[in-house]
Amino acid sequence: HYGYAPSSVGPALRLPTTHSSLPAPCHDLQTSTPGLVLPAEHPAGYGAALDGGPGGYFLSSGHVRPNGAPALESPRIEITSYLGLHQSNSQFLHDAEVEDALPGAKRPAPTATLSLPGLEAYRDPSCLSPASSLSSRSCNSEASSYESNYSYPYASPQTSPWQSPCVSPKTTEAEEGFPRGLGACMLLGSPRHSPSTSPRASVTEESWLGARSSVAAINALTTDGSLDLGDGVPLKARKTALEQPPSVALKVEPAGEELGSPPPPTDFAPEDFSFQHVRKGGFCDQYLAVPQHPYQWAKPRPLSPTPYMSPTLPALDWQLPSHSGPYELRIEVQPKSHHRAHYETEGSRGAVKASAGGHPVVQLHGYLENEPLMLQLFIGTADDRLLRPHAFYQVHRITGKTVSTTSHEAILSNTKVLEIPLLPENNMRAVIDCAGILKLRNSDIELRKGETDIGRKNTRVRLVFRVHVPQPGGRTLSLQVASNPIECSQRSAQELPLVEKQSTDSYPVVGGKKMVLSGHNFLQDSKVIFVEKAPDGHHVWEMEAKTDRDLYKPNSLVVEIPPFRNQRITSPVHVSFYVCNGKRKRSQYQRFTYLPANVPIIKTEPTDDFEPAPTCGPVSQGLSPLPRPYFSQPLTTLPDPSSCLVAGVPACPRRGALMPAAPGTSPKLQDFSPTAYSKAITSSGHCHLGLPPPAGEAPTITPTVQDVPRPAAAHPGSPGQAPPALLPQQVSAPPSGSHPPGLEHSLCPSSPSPPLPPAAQEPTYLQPCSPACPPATGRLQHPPPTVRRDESPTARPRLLPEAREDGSPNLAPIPVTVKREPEELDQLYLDDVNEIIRNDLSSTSTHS
DNA sequence: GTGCTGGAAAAATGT
DNA sequence: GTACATTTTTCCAGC
Repeated sequence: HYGYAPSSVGPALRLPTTHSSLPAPCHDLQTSTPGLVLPAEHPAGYGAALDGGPGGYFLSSGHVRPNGAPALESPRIEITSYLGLHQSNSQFLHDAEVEDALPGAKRPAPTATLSLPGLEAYRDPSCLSPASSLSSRSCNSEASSYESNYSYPYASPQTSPWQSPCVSPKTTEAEEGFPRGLGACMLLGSPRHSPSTSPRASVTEESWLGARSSVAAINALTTDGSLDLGDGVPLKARKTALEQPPSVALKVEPAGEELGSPPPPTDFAPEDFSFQHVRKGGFCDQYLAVPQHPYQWAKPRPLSPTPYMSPTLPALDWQLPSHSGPYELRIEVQPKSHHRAHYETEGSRGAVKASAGGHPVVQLHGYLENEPLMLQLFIGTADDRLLRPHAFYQVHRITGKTVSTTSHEAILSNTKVLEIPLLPENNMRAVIDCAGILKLRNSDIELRKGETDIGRKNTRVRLVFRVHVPQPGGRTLSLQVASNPIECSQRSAQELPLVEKQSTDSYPVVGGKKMVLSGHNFLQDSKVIFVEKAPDGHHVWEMEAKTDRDLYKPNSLVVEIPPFRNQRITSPVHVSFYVCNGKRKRSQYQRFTYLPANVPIIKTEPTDDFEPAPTCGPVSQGLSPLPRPYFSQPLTTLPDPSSCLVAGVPACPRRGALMPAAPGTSPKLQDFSPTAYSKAITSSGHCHLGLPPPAGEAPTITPTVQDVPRPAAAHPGSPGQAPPALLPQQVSAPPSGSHPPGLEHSLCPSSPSPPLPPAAQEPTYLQPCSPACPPATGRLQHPPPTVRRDESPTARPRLLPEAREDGSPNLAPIPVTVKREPEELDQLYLDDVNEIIRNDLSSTSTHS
């Protein structure tokens, strides 16, 4: 149930009946849709005119729907100008066109606003915790966080990214009176808003709330029909029920947003409307079980990721390469490793900065055209799984005199995306001084339907940048690069040790060499623990390294590389180490490689694909965020794009079906390290990976190339097909995946390690293959170090009796102690994954 | 007056 | 079930 309301925009919002640039289908929306409440019909504003008829949908409490169903207060959809321009690489051109078509248009405040439950996307308003303070519930407060989104729903960067007269949040009347209030209260507002925070408190709000007039109505609008329906229902249950589908896009394709008043053409492909998604697979239907609308809208495309984004563009959780051919998207200046994110209840904590002062800088190399492009930025995860939008953090647009880079906010699925223009005149380089980080309450997100991640201690993120480069033939090349990890909590940033650099990353097993660690929060009594982990994450060996306390400094630590437990390894062994400042105060795992003593790395059993490649990065399941590029090596090229295309690759084989063709076969011997992964991929019949490029060279992967002109193209990983949480990685897995969501998760995340240096976005390019060459990594990898609880100071060194890749388990001179990690959850995943691996290996052996 | 910060109290959770 | 330790959120105050 949703209604369309004109809002205070008035006539200006009326949808024109025609527009040269828009497709006819749009007309249906307004003229053929019985249930639609058009602006023109309700110039007065919300609810005001909603009596009976179509307005019923829009309801004010007490209304009855046409079908007799009780009218529920529902989310509103405000329709104003919409040019129907899709996001495309020529967005700017579109803008220009629009401008021409609408001379004099002054970028009036965005009149078109889509207030959908989908806004909840990244925050379920209904989930405000009881403890939330008034401020946290206040519309303004919430608005402050989302203002941009809602205020400029139509402001599409695509049309005119660099300027932003109307981009400034909170300053325009339009925003004041309408979008903000609406966005904040209607969409984000929690049903729990207390009367004291009633929207009516503000004239502005009142203006558009008008008819709905009651707090109840507002609550209902939050989508939450649960307000009424759910009273008495446990909060958690209700929240879950309220969860919305991922595909709900909050923003309508802005093609003409900045245009301003002239009512935008109504012609637009219905499919492009985000609210269509909302309407159907969306929030409302899902949670409120609202009867079908009497009128016929264009069928929502199940897969379209977002209205504003071309359906063919890769979903945000798709892994993309950072470079392809002549193009390379690179982070020239990395962000600081710490940035305290702000809550909605707080004011902004500013833009993410660079460690050396200033701000992060991103540049697209190899692009020689004169057309500006749009750089997208969103907050991604930094754990050991595949890079994907972070559920607990959102990028926050920063504006003000200190910000030189214009930007625009959009929401794709449940992720807020900042769009920043990349201009040829600036060498396609952008200073990211407009991006802050917003922290969403764990309780709000965890209860979201399909959300499997937990927020506690999940405080590391990465800035993820994407750019879509138009290619001849209407195709688009999508590149992506992620920053180093950024710790976003207050406490952690101040107390947890952080290793940013290490002077050595490999050394012979004899050890003894001094290694200098650079970072933060080191203490004189900080300990450095070397750890070798089995593929399943269990610690096979632990050894505390000696530290030189005399040379101690808060930002540097000198340690002596301990001898490896097995002095007879024949090939490099990857281990990890971390700095420990005390119980629960550990740095992320850092990678280190032990080399055979006096023995050149020579042999590798042909069948031992699990053996890590010699120079390859670290091992330990990609646990850590090594500041340096783990994979500076090789990631192979994918000769056959068709099998590894990231986007629009329906043909990609299922991840599950493509488990690494591990020759070795014994699941327990599998090395899930990134290196192993890549090797496995290489051997996979599905993906042919070439030899790794020379060290230092960026990995080459088949970029994502998609046919822009295929609106109907289904996106395998499109949110529209399943809840994000369910298929975060679905990029590579078919919607019909036979694996349970959780498993899916575990299978997909092939990302070796979270924090990847900008230079080596391995995970990124590995990803393209993931669909075809799924590694059994993911959950197999260890949880963040901070999670470990069974730390035992007495057990080191420890050895795992089981054979290791070095093939000389029995040679280990030290007694073995098997250490078990307590993560039952991971074990669950492991069990599932192992089973799959076994099955897979069976088929693989046959194949080989 | 608005942001941006650094601190820290209050709450929520976990051990 | 309680006490204590950690983390997360919310508030404050200063610049």
